[in-house]
Amino acid sequence: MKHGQALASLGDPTRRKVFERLRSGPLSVGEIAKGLPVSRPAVSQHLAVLKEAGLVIDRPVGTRRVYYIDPRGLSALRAWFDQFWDQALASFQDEVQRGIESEKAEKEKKR
Amino acid sequence: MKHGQALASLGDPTRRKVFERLRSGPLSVGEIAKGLPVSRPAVSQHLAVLKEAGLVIDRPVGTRRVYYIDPRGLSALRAWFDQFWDQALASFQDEVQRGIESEKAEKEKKR
DNA sequence: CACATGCGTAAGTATGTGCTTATAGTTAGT
DNA sequence: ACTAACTATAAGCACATACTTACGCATGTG
Repeated sequence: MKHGQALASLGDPTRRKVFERLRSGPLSVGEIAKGLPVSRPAVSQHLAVLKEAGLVIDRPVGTRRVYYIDPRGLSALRAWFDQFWDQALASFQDEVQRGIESEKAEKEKKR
Repeated sequence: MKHGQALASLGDPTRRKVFERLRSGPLSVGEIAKGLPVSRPAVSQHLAVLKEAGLVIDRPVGTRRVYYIDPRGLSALRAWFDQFWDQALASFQDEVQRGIESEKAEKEKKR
C-alpha cells in the first residue's frame, strides 16, 4: 500500500519535474525552483509531498535545505513494479496459451 | 514524455485498482466494476484514461467489452523506471565518493 | 545585536477531475 | 422485429488540489 502514495506523488507533472531534477544529485529548494515555472513555496509544498511519500530526504545545510532522492522509496516502487510486470506477463502468456488451445479446438471441429 | 501520461493515470487510487484487477487477466467492464465502490460508468471513464495512456487495450466480445493490459505501455514505464533508478543510484554513489574525499581533506587540514 | 538569506506555513483562490444519474448506441437472443 | 444485456457518452456537481501572495522562523554574517 506504500507505493500508492509514491505513485500519486509522481502523478503531478511539476512534482515529477522536481523529482527528476534530483535525479542527478542533491539540490537546495532554490536551485530546484530555479528554472521551474512555479514559485519557490510551490516547490516546497511539492517536496513535502514527496517527502511524505518516502521518495526524498532533506538535510539542513546552513540556512539552506538540501533535498535528495531516498533510494529506499525508489527501490520499493521499483520492486512493486517488477512484481506487477511479472504477474501481468504470466497471465498474458496464459492467455496466449488459451488462445492456441481454442484454435486447436476449432480445427478439431472442422474435421 | 509518454511515461508522464502513464504515471498520471496510475496516480488515481481507484484507477490503479482497476488496472491491478487486469493484472491477472482480461476482464469485462462489468466484472471490473463488480467489487469496486464506484459505478460502472466511472469504471468506463477510468478505462478510457488508461487506454489513452497506452496501458490497456480493449476488444469487443459479443455485447461486452473486454479490457486487458497492454504489455508495451507497461514495459515502457518499466524501462523509464529502470533508467531513472540507474541514474539516481550513480549520482548517489558519486555523492558518497565526494563525502569521503571531503573527509580526507578534513584530515589533511588537521595535520 | 541588527540584517540578510533561505525556507516553510497559512490563507485564499481557481482550475481540474472523479463521481453519479440519465441517455443513447450496439450486439445477442427469442 | 422486439427485448434484454452491456457499455460509452453527456451533463452536472462536489470535492480535491496546485498555485500565489503574505507572513513568520531559523540560521549565518556584518
